[in-house]
Amino acid sequence: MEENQVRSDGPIRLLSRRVTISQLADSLSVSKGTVSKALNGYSDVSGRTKARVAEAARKMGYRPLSHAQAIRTGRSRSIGLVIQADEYDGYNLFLRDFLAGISQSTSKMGWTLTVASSNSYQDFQQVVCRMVEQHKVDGFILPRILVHDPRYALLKRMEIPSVLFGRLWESEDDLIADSEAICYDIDGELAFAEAVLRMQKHGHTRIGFVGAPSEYTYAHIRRNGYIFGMEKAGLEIDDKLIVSDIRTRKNGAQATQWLLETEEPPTAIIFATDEIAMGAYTVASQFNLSLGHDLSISAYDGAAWGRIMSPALTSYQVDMGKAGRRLSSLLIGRIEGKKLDDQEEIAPAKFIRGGTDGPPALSSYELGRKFRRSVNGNGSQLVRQIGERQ
Amino acid sequence: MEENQVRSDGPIRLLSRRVTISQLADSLSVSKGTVSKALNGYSDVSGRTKARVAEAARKMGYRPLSHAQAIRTGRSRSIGLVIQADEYDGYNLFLRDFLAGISQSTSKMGWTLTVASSNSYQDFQQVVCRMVEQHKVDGFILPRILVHDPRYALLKRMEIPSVLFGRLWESEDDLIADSEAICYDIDGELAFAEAVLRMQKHGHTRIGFVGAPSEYTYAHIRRNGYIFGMEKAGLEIDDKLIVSDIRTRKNGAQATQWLLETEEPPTAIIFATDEIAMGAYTVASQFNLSLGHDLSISAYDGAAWGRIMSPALTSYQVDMGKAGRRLSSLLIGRIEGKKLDDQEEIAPAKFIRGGTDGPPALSSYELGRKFRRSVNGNGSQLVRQIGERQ
DNA sequence: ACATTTGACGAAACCGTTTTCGTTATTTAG
DNA sequence: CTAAATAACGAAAACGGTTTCGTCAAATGT
Repeated sequence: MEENQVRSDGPIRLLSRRVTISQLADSLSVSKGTVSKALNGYSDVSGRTKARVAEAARKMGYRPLSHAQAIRTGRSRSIGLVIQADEYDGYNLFLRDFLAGISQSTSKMGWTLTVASSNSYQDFQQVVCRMVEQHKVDGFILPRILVHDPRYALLKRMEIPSVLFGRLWESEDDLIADSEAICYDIDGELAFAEAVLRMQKHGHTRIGFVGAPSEYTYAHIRRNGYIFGMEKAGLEIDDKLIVSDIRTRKNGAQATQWLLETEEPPTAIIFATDEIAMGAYTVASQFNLSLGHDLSISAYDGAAWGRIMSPALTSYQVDMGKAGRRLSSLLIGRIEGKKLDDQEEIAPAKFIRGGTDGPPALSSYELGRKFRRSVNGNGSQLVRQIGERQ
Repeated sequence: MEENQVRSDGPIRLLSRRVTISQLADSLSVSKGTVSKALNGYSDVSGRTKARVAEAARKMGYRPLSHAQAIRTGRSRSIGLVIQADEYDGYNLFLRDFLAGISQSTSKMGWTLTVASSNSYQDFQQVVCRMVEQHKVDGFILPRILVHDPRYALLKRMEIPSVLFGRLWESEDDLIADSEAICYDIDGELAFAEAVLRMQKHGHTRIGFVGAPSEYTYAHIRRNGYIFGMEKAGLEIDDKLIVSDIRTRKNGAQATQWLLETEEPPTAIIFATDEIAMGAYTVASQFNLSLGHDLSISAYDGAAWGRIMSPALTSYQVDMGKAGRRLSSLLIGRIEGKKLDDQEEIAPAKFIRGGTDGPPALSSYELGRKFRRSVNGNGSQLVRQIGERQ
């Protein structure tokens, strides 16, 4: 290989010197301008020369110094990710896989990933401005898209390329048709529709839904998936079976309890996220309900710790590594001005079979009775602490 | 302020142009060379001029373009973190806080954080070489230090600055006195000694320890802390109460079971990590032991999900944000050639009170009996699956 | 008082690229 | 056959800094 390598047994072995464009030009007896133009696909260099240059560059292991390019072109061949330290992030999901995916893909293309962090939107603005002003990055990956995402709005106004992990959303019913936005997302709609149908196949007819905070677009998408699934299953959509804006395990437990307290409680509940679904474990152990029998649940995210619960959480897993790879690839393409066939790329989630769903052991009526009995037996301690719905 | 800001209501507002060193020089009627020298503290520029330049630079908001500096100096004002995608990382602990800490600190100093990933040590080598060759970074932060860490060895041989999150370790008993290595670490030794003493205060006399994979230096450090604590508590150190090289929850459960199977089982067990300690929950629920009563446990890491277990896991929390901030600060100092008063910085862990430790409800003998009875009652299914020790 | 050092600065080279602008030789058009 | 267009390249000017020299005045030494 032409790559220069560091032998693991070498002594103090310094790096072999980079090869510069001048050296490459000299070795070919052409000017460095020609080499540069050849490598960058200018039209005023002959095909034969282009080939010679490309060949020699490969052979000598020439890699342009991105700093030198940046100073002239203003492009640093680097993409940015600013992680939001202020945002609630219960159990630090997936960040590592996501980063690994991004950096893997970027480095394969000879690009770099620079990460920054912000504590607020104000902070985000400052961070972005500084990075762009200093030409540290050429574009950004925006994770966890909000309904009216100020980050995307800002970048768009500043004409800085970006790609979204998630989709834009305007109203309850319409996806924004922002013709410029490039998105990658997981098909939450499909996953939640499937989850409903799976529950129906088990024999459930009362199926509840606990949704995520409505500031996130995915909350709406997943809710829509649930609705769509219910319609497809021919089941009645009962507002009393739907709770929204739940984020933590604790609130997930509240929501679960609310649903179980209703007149005709659901025998199956679908949670928008794994973390929320943890609340069902709390409630189940508190009131002696058997998950997967008395109450079936399924969730979404496929977090590792979902599988160490007992029973293991039935969920849908998203491949964060792939998401990272695709997003950086899309972003780099966008920056380099490539035309892409599709502005929006949707990948399916992977079903993770756990032990928390199954045929209902009890009817809705029986479940309600068992729950109420357990509440009374348990003392009303938990109930009081949780408070009234709405 | 002289910072230029983007008004959130502005229309298509482009960035105001950077101010260059030439503009700054012109405005002062000096040469750009002088400005550069003034800003970089050269001795051949007068104090008066230095002050004038500094003042004007502040006023005009001048920030040198790091790319332009890099091309001449070879320094990019960027630090690198390569995350190991191959490494087992059960539940994605802390990465976000760590990154936030690092980037916060680096950006405050006008530096940048570049992250890459590798799938193996070979890969690490390549990644490092490429980044250094291209002057993408000036140094690295190395997390999760191994006993004979090849990453540190490599960087040292290549004469690339690095700081370690963790300490070097040579043999069972000695810390390496590598006078060049700069470390930041949490005082695991202290935490584990404390944990032992805390158990003793509860009234425990048989206290077990389940250690982490011995490839990590922290495994040895924590084990030493346990040993030290036992000595200080005046308790007998019994090899049968010590298990090592445990990584996952599953193996943590095995280890717990081994300890409970011994002649004179421990009534308290101290686990090297939260994740391993999860195994005790498995065993406890499997064999109907009450954590915090029948069996007391405590662990280390302070993971968020430890607090959602019931009972909540007693643990020691490490402040990853601070670790990141200190490490990047140390690294940048090292790169800039600052003398530091200490090569090694050790911060204490913070005790997290949970519900898994308390006075022993049973004597060692009684616990052993209860456990064995439960095993038999449970059928030997789990026992068989777990297999023989060693 | 004169030679020599020192202090403080400017001019210009340099870092490794990209890009503009000539300049030729070769086609093409008329 | 000549004029104009084109193709293919080199020379050199950017880009925004840093660093090496050289220069000249002032300070110092004798």
